[in-house]
Amino acid sequence: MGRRKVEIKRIEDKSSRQVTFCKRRNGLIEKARQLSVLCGSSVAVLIVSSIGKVYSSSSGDSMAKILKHYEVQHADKLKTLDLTEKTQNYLSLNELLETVQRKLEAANVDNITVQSLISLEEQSKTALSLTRARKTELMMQLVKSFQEKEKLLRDENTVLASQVAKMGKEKEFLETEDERAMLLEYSSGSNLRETLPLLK
Amino acid sequence: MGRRKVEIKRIEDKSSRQVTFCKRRNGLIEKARQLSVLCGSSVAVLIVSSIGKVYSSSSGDSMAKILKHYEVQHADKLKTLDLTEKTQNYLSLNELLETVQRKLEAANVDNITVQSLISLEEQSKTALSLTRARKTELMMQLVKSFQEKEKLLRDENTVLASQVAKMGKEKEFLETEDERAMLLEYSSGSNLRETLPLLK
DNA sequence: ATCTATTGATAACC
DNA sequence: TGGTTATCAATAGAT
Repeated sequence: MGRRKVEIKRIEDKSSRQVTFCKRRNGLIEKARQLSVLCGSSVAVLIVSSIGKVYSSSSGDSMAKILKHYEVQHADKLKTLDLTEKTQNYLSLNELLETVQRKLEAANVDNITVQSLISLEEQSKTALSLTRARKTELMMQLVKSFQEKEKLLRDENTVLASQVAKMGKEKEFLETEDERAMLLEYSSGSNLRETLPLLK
Repeated sequence: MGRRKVEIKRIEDKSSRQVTFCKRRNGLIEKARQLSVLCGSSVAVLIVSSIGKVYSSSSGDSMAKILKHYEVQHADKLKTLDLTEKTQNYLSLNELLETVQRKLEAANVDNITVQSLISLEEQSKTALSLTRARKTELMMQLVKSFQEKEKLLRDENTVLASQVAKMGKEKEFLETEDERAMLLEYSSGSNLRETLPLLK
């Protein structure tokens, strides 16, 4: 539906890909809005551009509500994943318990006295408690370090994004200047620069 | 784009609304696919029909990844929620423990028998074990989500950094061109052609 | 951004 | 539902 038919495959020319992205993105969001209005439904569209920028739209209902609907409907699939995860967690817990058990078995069980068993029980309780505390501590540290890492990455990201935006504007300005220079030369009759555009 | 123009407002006739919903839903998903392929982007579409049925499609990347992207981009707003969620998890742990405690207290401790104490011990051991497993599970999930977030942010960062590098080079090139253009302007006149070879 | 020739989506009909 | 066709809408290419 344009001057000519286009194959649905990645557009190689960067500039026309960008133009098409912008046009079709708007078109898609408008179509989503229309579907929502015409049929009384809710539609969410999430688009991640090739450089990672996210565009989203929601019509008929808030994005949060639509996402919730989706999550509820797909809870079944997520349950399976949860189970895998759970099993893994239980395994590591079991490993911990087995270690304690091995220590208990190492104790000579031939000379049993109630008193010595009480002592053993206390020892392993302490060991288990320490292990658990250490585990929790390590996990909390991990979470904390992740939070810090996330903040750093986010800051870096913001800086880079503003860099890209700024340089984009500068580039546009310089290109305009460049075109003026070319016009100048063409009008002077020289064809020296004719090959230069190919370098772009 | 049919036998006649239609206003974009709710279709009152139920049957034709259903037909339109089906056709336009498919159309929207196809458009999303095309955008994804043509422009190398990822697109997710979530549709909730008026009766609550959820239709979804994802192209270019998995639904989970696209949703994650969306969440990451909106994380600033959600950070407060994250904390709330965390607090809620801890609260529910406390609630669990309190429940166990209440059950223990509820047992009449005036008529104590060894058998009943053993039973109580088993019950609380089970509850404790479940609580611990749940705690570990939640922390592992937290860590996992952080790892995913980190990866996404890192990827985005890499793309942005390469963008900056590339644009830097382009800018350099264009600036050089610009300087040349200036030289040209200064020397414009009868000796224009003579100076051109020097610029090569 | 804006303009059109053209293709593509779809409303009505079956 | 699923297919056909006349018509309108989206958009590719150009400016």
